[in-house]
Amino acid sequence: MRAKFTTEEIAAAALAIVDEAGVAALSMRALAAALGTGPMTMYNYVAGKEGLEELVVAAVVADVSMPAPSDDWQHDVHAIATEMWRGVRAHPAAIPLVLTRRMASATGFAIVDGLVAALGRANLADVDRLAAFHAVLGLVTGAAQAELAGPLTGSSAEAAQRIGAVAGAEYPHIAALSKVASRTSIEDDFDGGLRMLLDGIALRSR
Amino acid sequence: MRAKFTTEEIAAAALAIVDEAGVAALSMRALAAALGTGPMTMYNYVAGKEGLEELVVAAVVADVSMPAPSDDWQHDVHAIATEMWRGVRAHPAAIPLVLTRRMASATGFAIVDGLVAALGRANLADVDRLAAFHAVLGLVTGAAQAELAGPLTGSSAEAAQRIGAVAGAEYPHIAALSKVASRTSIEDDFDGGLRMLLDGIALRSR
DNA sequence: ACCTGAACACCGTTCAAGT
DNA sequence: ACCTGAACACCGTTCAAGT
Repeated sequence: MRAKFTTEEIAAAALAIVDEAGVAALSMRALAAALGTGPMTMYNYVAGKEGLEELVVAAVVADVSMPAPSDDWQHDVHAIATEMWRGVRAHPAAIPLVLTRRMASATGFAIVDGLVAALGRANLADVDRLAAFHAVLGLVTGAAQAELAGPLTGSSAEAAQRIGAVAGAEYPHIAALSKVASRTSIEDDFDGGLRMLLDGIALRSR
Repeated sequence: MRAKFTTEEIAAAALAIVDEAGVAALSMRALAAALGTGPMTMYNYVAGKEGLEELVVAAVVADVSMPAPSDDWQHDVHAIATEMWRGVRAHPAAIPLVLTRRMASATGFAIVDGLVAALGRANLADVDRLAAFHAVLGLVTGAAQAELAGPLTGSSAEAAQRIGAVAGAEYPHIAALSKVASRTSIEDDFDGGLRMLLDGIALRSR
């Protein structure tokens, strides 16, 4: 029998399940049913459940595109980090998968290589370049994680309620900050933190 | 019948399973077996699988202790972030749980409140204080995530092999940086990135 | 060679029966 | 009231049989 599906079709169907019904709904059997075949057929295209989840991560990373480089490394690092963050946020339900899986697809390496290249133009010592790279990547994934499960996430009412439920009066600093959260946007907040980090990196420039 | 277990016993047994056999091995049935009882008994102590995982996260967070404050906010933010990172790294197998679950236990709020308090002494505008808070938290969780699944993680030989397997010659900047990774420690790397961020935050001080 | 149904060894949870 | 076994509806994957 001829191959019935392409890897792209499988990946698209799997990502659609995650987007629509959450990561818990992604199963070999559900995917097979969505494609109109039996569960065992999937094993001809995908290396088990683990391989299927890698495919989903690759599909999410695939539409993170490399911004055009400029002559300003800070601008480029900012643009790349922001684009990575946008790409991950485009599929919120897939974030747990992206966060916990080592991304090894070629498409992901391209933008990571671009980030390292931009940081290279900052003229840092080797160890500083590595630390800066990890910090930028950490900030991006950390921001995605925080939006998913952070202490000050969600509507301010919801956050206030949650904090209140855990003895809000005992944690006055969190309570005060949660009020600020309702007056700013997630985007501006990410941008602000990223700019602080970029300023700190720039101080190491030689 | 009297209650057979305390919540602490359940949490300790669950964390032990995760530490020893990984997060995939944590099941209601395995936990019950470890405690010498039937699966259904667990439901008298824990709000289902989800509640069990929250219990594990709470147990990990529980031994993150608040460092003594000094008169230097940068020192204090550094100490708190480092202690959080240490606490998460103490249970590597539990990191996926900690990263993806909203932490709502009172014990976790205490140190987060301390972090916000230390940042408050930096004399920042409200939105900058919030951005700095999220950035520090993001850096900590991002560092934990990167160690688990980052592109330059693991032994240098392993990383080099992985990068080589994905056409290393095509990504020269990653390849060069991966050589630096073998000459520094994870600790120094985290420390370097954190200090850069702290410097950037300090620039916003009024 | 490639595909796939039956079967196995799990899983979380409902429900009702025990004490 | 609290505890818990049986049962149900899932799950990933092995294995062997189909074409």
